[in-house]
Amino acid sequence: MTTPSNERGPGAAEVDLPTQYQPADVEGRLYERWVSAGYFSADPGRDPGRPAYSIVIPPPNVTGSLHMGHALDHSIQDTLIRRRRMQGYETAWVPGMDHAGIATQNVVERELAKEGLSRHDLGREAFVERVWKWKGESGGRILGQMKRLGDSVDWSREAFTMDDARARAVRTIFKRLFDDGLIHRAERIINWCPRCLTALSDIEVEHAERDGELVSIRYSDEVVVATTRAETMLGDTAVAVHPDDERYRHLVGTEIELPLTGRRIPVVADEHVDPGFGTGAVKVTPAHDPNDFEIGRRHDLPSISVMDERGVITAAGPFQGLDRFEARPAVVAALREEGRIVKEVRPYEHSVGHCQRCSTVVEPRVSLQWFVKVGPLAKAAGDAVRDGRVEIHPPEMAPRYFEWVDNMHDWCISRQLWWGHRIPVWYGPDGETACPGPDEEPPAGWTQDPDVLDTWFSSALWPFSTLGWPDDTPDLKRFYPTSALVTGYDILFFWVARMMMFGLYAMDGVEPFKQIVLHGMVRDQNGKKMSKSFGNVVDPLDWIERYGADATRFTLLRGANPGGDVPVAEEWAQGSRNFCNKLFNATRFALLNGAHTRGDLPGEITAVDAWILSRLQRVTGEVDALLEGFEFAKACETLYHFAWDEVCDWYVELAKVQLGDERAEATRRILGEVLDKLLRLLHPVIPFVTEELWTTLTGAETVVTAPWPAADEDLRDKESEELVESLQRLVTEVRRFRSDQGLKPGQKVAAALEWNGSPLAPHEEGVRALLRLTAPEDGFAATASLPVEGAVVRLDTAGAIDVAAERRRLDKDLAAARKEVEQMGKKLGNEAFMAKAPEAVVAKNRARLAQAEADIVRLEAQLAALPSA
RNA sequence: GGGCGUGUAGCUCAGGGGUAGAGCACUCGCCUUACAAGCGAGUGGCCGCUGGUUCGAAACCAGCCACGCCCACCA
Repeated sequence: MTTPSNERGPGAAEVDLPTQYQPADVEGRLYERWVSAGYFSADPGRDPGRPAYSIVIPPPNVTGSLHMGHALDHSIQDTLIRRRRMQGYETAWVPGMDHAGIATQNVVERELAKEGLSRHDLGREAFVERVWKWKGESGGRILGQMKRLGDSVDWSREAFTMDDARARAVRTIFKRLFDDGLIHRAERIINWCPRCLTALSDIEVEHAERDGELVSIRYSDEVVVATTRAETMLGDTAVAVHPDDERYRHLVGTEIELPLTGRRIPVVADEHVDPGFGTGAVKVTPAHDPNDFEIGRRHDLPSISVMDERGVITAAGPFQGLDRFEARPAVVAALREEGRIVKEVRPYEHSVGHCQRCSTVVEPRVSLQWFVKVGPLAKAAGDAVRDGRVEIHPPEMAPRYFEWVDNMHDWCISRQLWWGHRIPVWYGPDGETACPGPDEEPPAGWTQDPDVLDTWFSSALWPFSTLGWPDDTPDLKRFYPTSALVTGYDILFFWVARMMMFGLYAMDGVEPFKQIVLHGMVRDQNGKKMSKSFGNVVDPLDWIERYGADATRFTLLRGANPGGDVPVAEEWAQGSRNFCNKLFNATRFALLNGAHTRGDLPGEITAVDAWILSRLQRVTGEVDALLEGFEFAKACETLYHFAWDEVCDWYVELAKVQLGDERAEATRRILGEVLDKLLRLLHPVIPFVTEELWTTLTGAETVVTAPWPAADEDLRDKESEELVESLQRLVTEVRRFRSDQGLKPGQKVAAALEWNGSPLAPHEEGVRALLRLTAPEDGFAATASLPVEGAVVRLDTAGAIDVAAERRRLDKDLAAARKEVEQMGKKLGNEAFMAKAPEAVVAKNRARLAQAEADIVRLEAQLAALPSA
């Protein structure tokens, strides 16, 4: 580690800080202190006059560890929570995890498979015990990651979707829905995964375009049907045509013989059939197709299942025992042999449903399952957003939400799995059904339904089950409805809409959250999705270890435009790390020079001081508004530029001069003030480094509960802002000259400054320091003369300057300025423009013209001042 | 088929009727005593294409081209 410089200004404090910020040295220590101090603990009874702000965390699945998407999600929530905490709200951020039924069961089954075991080898009880063990290990890992990220969650409220309290909530709402007739059991065609061996809800099926073959089969002389799933014809129980289709009208009501089976099936007329598609005749397999199932219902057709739960053909005959994908070509071959195949099979791209968890092709299957009747629940969920009681951010996401809640099908909630909440329904010896309440015993001798609930069922209760529901707890009173729900847009349907349904239902119409904040997915630097197969996955812990939690958070939030995906890259994390280091060093400099935050702001300050204070107020207001509107990327950008480009590059540099004279004391206070507020504004985003620096700077206990800065309009000072902008232009112009002339940045150059009454005159010392200009001494001979900002800078470059290079440069700038004058002149001379353009625009263009004209004067003067070659 | 959205610097993205922006990358020069994880100065864009509206269009409108995501009972 580099030793800090011993160079100190008068009044310097004893400071022992390394020259590079080392996150690993402070983050763990700070987090522990925060927790033990109880800063994150919510108390519903404390100061009831204060407003409350609550967020329940989207519970990570216990399937593994947190990825970048979680890190983004948590960073956003922590930023919201920390800002509110600083604003004085009673904040509750409730942590927890999700048992993730099918996903976790699959993970543990894979583990077992490595040992050559299946879950059936263990038996249900032992298997579930095994999953609990997995949950313990995986869950511990996740909690550890949350601490590393700096999540300011209230650990005393940690919940799990399958712990006792949440189990009771599940039992309670199930019972209520059951008694209200909103949960029922029915035999229907559902999505079935032949590998997971369970039913799936509609949204657990992912559709993807796949190449298939459309086979046309001649069922009779007059009837040709087309199918991509020839094997299902074994279960056909009708052929359907459109009722108005003249070609087939005479056949409706007749029977034809189904090839390969010898069965006779009827021709029925059904509106569903599109007479324009193919031949206009369609095979009907009620047991294996959702549409056909409905046609079958309408026409009272038998349903013949030809496959078992694993997708193996069970229909008696030559295909029995074949897998469905083997049976397909076999059936086509058999039909071809019989001369039933019309022409050739046609390549055909069509959408195929896959199991979300294992990618197996889903098989529609008729079975007895439990359903939630969503009609009234979905209506309420839609209305809450329509009414404006719940806001969706960004609003462009709302149509998606409506599209789904307004067209929702009944929700299949039973799963043929072992890991999950067991369905609280018991069956009697004679098939009676009972749903006892959570505190009631089922009748003796009855048996419980073997299935478990869809994992999203318990997730849907999360905003109130975590707060103690069904009991009327102080938490529930104080923190429900929650303030914001922060999650990726990918689970808008899975989770958000269902929380809305159950929240409104269970809490008598009170919405589960006021604002829905949707963020995008984390992607790589090419905008590609992170996936193991691409090898572009970044582990948040890796970044935290190498760059720090703050840098990781800053990288994510800096990319988080509303609703947009968030690309991240190694170099950007480095940039964020560099930014934290910049803050560290700026504060280190300030401390070495005695900056402090004691007492009122000095009454006598320079224009430079007034400028930075004015800018600070503006930035404070901007950042506050941006965070209020969930504009994390812009808030980060604003702070980044203020801190780096204004505070560090200009104020600190100019302050160096002030610290060396009678203005030192005032400057120390201003420096302290700027850093104090800046660090507070940054704290919600980068909590660790700001805590470390702020507590050192102020001597206060923590920034976690320090008041959130408010913009002070009295400190706004337009005049000083303009003055410093002028100073910046002057300095930049001379730097440009130095650079173009090949003068080394550190090289001292003697110069004479003629201010000609410029308001910048009092800042000569600062200008000289920034430009490394020394006072003219004996023998001073200006070799270059730069008229700029109303002043003239005469430089002794200790040798001839490259006149040709300078002339080229000035000519180029001059040409640009002249073009500008021409354009502006044309514009301002345009009658239509003058008549119609708004006052402000005209004024702006006049200012542009004036500036360009001034530039021409300046450049011509500079050219004239050039020594002749 | 329906819905939403995108096309701006080499890359990732802001912006949005009135001077084209940022980060990173790139070029040149610097260990200028807070910081080389740094400093200074630069290079780089017919803002997807074609029309229209307008005094003025990268922005608004129409059409086209190319992408992306979501939904859907596409035999």
